[in-house]
Amino acid sequence: DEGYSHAVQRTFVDLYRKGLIYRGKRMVNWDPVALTALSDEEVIPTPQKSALYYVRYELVEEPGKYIEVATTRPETIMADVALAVHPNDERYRSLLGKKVWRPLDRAELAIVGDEGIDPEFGTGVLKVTPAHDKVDFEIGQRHGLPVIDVLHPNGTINCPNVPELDGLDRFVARKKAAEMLAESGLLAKEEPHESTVGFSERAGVPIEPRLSEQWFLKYPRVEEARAAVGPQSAIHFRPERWENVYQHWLENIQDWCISRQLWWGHRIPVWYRVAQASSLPPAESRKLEARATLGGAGVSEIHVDLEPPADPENWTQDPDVLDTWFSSWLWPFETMDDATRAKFYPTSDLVTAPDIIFFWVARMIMAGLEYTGQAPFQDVFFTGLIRDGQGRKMSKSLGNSPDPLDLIGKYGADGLRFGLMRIAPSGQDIRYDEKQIEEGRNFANKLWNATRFREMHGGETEGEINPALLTSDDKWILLRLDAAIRGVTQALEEYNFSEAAQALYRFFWSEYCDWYLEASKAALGFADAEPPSPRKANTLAVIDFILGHTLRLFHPFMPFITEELWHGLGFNVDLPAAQGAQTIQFAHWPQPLDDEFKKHYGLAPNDEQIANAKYEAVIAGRRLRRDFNIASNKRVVFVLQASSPLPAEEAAVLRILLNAERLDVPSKYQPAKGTPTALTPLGELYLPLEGLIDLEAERARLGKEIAKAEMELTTVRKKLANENFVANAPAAVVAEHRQREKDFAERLEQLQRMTDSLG
RNA sequence: GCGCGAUUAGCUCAGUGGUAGAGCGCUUGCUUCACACGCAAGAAGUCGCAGGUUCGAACCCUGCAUCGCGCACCA
Repeated sequence: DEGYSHAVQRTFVDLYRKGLIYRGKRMVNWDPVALTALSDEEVIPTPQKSALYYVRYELVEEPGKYIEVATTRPETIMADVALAVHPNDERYRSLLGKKVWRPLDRAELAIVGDEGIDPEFGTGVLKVTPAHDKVDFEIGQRHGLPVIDVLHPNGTINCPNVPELDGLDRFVARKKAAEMLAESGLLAKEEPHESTVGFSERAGVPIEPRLSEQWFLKYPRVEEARAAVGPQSAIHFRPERWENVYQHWLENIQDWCISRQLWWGHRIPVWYRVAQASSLPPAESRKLEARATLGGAGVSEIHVDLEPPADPENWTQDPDVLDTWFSSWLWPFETMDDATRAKFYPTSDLVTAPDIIFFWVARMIMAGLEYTGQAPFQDVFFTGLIRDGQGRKMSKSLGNSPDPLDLIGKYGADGLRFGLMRIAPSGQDIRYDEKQIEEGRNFANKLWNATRFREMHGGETEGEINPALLTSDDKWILLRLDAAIRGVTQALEEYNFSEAAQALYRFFWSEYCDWYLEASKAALGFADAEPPSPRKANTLAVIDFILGHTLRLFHPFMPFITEELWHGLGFNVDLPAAQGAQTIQFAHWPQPLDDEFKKHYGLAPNDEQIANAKYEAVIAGRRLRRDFNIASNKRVVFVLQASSPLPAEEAAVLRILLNAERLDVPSKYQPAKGTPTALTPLGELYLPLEGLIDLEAERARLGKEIAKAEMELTTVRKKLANENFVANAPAAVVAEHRQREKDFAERLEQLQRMTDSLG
């Protein structure tokens, strides 16, 4: 994008003029395969098994006497310019100021004392190779030592004085050098060694520390950037703990090597005047050649600007490009024109992964402060990384990331999206399993089918709900919807996306489909007759209300299917429940059902308990059925000895949910001996089986249950007997225990009765 | 070496002081007219180990172990 590219170059020129960008010959991380410099952040420290070679250096002053030096890199011996020991190391103090022979490319080397040497490591003697190690370079600087570079940029040996090694790859040369030393008796020993080697993120090979002419940036606004992130500051990290990582990096920040010897990227806006323009290689030739020319004595003048110099024939542009993050750090504001920026900058949320806190997040904050005077965003939400089944980070080079398009083909875009949302805990890495995407697909299917159920009962959407016709099930699901709206909204506000998805999943599948839709079949089934019953119409109106809200709640998680269903149900036309949005994208986020609504429709917490009591009775009945091995398709009759009168419509729902042929609710019932019973909140529920039960097995089953109930009762009573508990625990908790005690006691009593009734 | 995280059902993970949860997998029954990508009922966990605080700990504190991540060092 031309505008963005322009902004990147403008930033470079600006920072150069501020003195923050400079060119210099420094130790950089060199990638010998990609042939480019890298930033510190692009180097991955990786533990490697290697060998530690103990090499003998002969003393010049005392022929036949040797000093042993431990090194992992014998192939760079030709680049040694000194040996170093700790000045206080008694073993070597007498050697300070003396000289040794360099064993390859024989030459005299000084022995110097340097505080940086660890006497404990190896033999306590370090070979100083300033061209090929960062620490050695610094030691070389301290002692005014020369620099000898024996590596070509591509990692092969550059040392014509040692023809056996010259031109060999660095790792081949390592072995060869060790052999040569061994042959001449200068290799004392070789032992296994483990050390951490920096690998190039780009090419996956060990980087070479290399002295190279590059562009560097001294970061702007470091202190302000540190102050900008924190609980009391403009920017909040979620989870908060990543703030420490960010702070720690900024505390120890080093200048950023921003030039890259790559073909693709934003070109550095710098031109050099060259003494003989004709000597420059053609533009399409290798960058390294161009750089070699520029690095020579030919450069006499530098031009840093957005525009090339007025007389371009005597100038040539720097062939290098900028690190990709040098453009990315401008993202929050340079993607917008002035009008958009006035409206949307600073942005609210950045969603990213914690592995690019340094690369991107920190740098965006610094750029934002430098160029807009403001923090570029308010909240940074860190997702977890998705790892593969073996816990490895997904990466292109490993090839362990699934192709989203394949997954969409198999499970649908919404299935993929919802499956991922449901398992993404905030800030915790997640192990990927395709099963989880399958669950998303299954849920999409459930949503589709549940809506289809509604569509089968008439094409027209219904109007207002009539409060007078609401059943306990209707009221129950409306109250559950209210809880779902509140729960989902709060979870989203707290950035708990998986919790929001989970709450919705539970509401729709476990509450709406498993209970309400099943219960609604009673009312919908009543109405085969013409004209349609008012109760059926009202049930459909409740369903429309629920779906109108549910689809909107699901829309951020499953945009495609919810839009399709929105139109399928006719919500885009006009319906009070849906507020008549043409597309669900523009529909309002559902609001919790307020007090006025609840008053109008007569919803009270007590309504939930009525329905819950019924559902508990259903569960008890189903369990009876199961306990006595009655196949699901077997038609059975249940008898309810109701503790208080049960309205016919409640009984109808109960019958349907129990999947019973018939439900009798006699005013008085005398069960036959051995009739299975369950105590339910609605009264005693019987399953008359007429001699089908194995009495012995049933006695054993009941015996087990009695033992279990007794144990639970004992536990609760023990707790209630504890005076400290009763005195100190919150009243609600104590009351809960009292209730539990009552429940267990009742259950025990019931089980005893059942045992007795077996005869 | 310093720091951060994790350790809960066979698996992947929620849970944060008051009777252990979900999905998958497993067992059993079911083609019941929205859905077998489904319905129903189950089995399954000394919440890593050891101390401590508390009437009460998976949850708070201390130590340890194991795994993972980051930073520093690595001749």
